[in-house]
Amino acid sequence: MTALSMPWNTRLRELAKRCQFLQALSLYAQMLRHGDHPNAFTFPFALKSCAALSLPILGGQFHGQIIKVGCESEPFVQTGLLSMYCRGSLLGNARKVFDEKSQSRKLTVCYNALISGYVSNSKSSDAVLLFRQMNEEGVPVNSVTLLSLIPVCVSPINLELGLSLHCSTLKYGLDSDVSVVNCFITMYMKCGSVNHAQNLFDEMPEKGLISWNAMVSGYAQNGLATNVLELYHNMELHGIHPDPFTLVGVLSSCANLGAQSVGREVELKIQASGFTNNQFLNNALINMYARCGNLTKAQALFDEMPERTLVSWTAIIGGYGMHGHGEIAVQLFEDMIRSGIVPDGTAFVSVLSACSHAGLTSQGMEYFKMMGGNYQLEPGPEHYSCMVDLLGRAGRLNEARNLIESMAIEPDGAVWGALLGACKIHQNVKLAELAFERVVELEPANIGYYVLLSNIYNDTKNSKGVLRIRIMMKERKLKKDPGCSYVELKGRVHPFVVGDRSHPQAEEIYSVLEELEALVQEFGEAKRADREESNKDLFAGAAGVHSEKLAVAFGLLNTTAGTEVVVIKNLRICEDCHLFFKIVSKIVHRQLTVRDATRFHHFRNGSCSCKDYW
DNA sequence: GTAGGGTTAG
Repeated sequence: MTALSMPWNTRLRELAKRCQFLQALSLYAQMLRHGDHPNAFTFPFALKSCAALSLPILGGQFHGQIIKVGCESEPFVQTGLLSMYCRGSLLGNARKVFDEKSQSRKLTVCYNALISGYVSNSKSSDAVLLFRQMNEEGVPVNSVTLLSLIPVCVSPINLELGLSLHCSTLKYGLDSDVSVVNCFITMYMKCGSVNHAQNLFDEMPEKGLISWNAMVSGYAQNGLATNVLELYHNMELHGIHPDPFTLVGVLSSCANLGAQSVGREVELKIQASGFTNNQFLNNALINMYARCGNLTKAQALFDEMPERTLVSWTAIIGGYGMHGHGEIAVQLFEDMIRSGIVPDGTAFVSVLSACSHAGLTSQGMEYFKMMGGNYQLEPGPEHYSCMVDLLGRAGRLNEARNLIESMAIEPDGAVWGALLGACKIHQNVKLAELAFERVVELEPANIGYYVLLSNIYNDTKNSKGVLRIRIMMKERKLKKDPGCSYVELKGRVHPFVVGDRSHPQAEEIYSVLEELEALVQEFGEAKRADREESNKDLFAGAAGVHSEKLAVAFGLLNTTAGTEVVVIKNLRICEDCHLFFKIVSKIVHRQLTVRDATRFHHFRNGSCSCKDYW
């Protein structure tokens, strides 16, 4: 209040504005030592610093001083207290501050502070209740209210509320607020309503960078990688400069598409824009190179990083695991722990799957025990499916089954699917039938499992079984999944689906494929002899034309001798294609690499790098 | 002179 305290407040405000919260707090202490008194203009900044540094205990002491000074009913002080308690997860204290406030003086900002506090502490139902109360009391709703509340609606369960919020924007006059629209775009994307999001975006008269980013990330999260690249290209045409948020989404899509040369362009862009120290971008780059099969580059980037986070380690460990370098993945996991980084559930998924791919059974079992034993991590279905895979591949089928039956949580389709896959390797029909029964309950439309069991029947010369599955599929009207394969060539991604003739080179591609098929047939006669006709006509699809075969034919057609052809497939490659690639790699003397849902298969001179399943 | 909010990687 005194003239003397003025400069303190000004300096405090400046520090808080620059996010130098520690310095702000020490200035506050300095002020007290100096004998000057804080006032209603001091506390908001002191409280904000406590909130930012998560120091609710210190904030509570400030609360005491606020009462002593007698400015607890100042709106700015009150909202400061609310947000400080919310940030420190002391929601009870926040509610007390809120309820003590006289009805007449409750402002929109107070509601907003508490609503956002509830949301960020995962108390969404309390947030919704408070929002209802706000409406009943006639307190004006503004854009910040919506921005806090919309993220509650990101799960399809709350989409109803999201839709009603969206409808009410017109009433509040907030339908043209760019931030609000951005938030709705994100909401629709997270609910999987890509079309809704797209319409909103298209109709925006003024799009901000965040609007573009919301679309890029949304497409990426929904697996629409080609849309991401298209949008990124569009941004360039519109003269919009991407920021790290944009580039992370683009890199993640490059990783999914195996579009290494587009990813390389993004890397150059990162360097040109001065984003090289961005942790998110560096992790996304490592992930992209690792998933595109360039482990050398991924490792080099990892080594150069000034600071490696858990995400960086997980990306590189997963990269080695995918390629079957289990020993390196395990070594890296050990290095990570030694460097003091505490693994989370995702890190365990990457090391467990690396172990299962490389046949490191006992090592994987030890890691699984470590989760609960050393890190208090509850294994999820994704960890169990790794373990079932691990035990199953090692032929320990009964242990795998017992593990599933001991699960405290409900097993999902992937868990039973892993058991079914293991039964295929070890030809255990009885257990396969059990696993199949469970898995089709959980994922009745996933055709892969029907194919797997039918192949088991076929391997064991059980033509009745094959017929039974065929009838079952017909009854359920299941068609062969149109799996998509991609080949990246000269910075462009070329997608192929079964029976697709839309590619400009379609005629040439099909004639190359025909030649290859004829050669393969000649070469593989002996190997094919034991496959029964009944199975052939069921799964051969459009005369054996699978998307990955089209992609390989395209790749061979457009590259020169000596170049490796890399195909990305979004599902597991089928047995037929596996055999096809083996033989083609021998006939044309080229290395073919196919990445399917979980791993890389390197085909060279008639053999494949992976030793299981086929 | 002051407060409340949205988009990101494994």
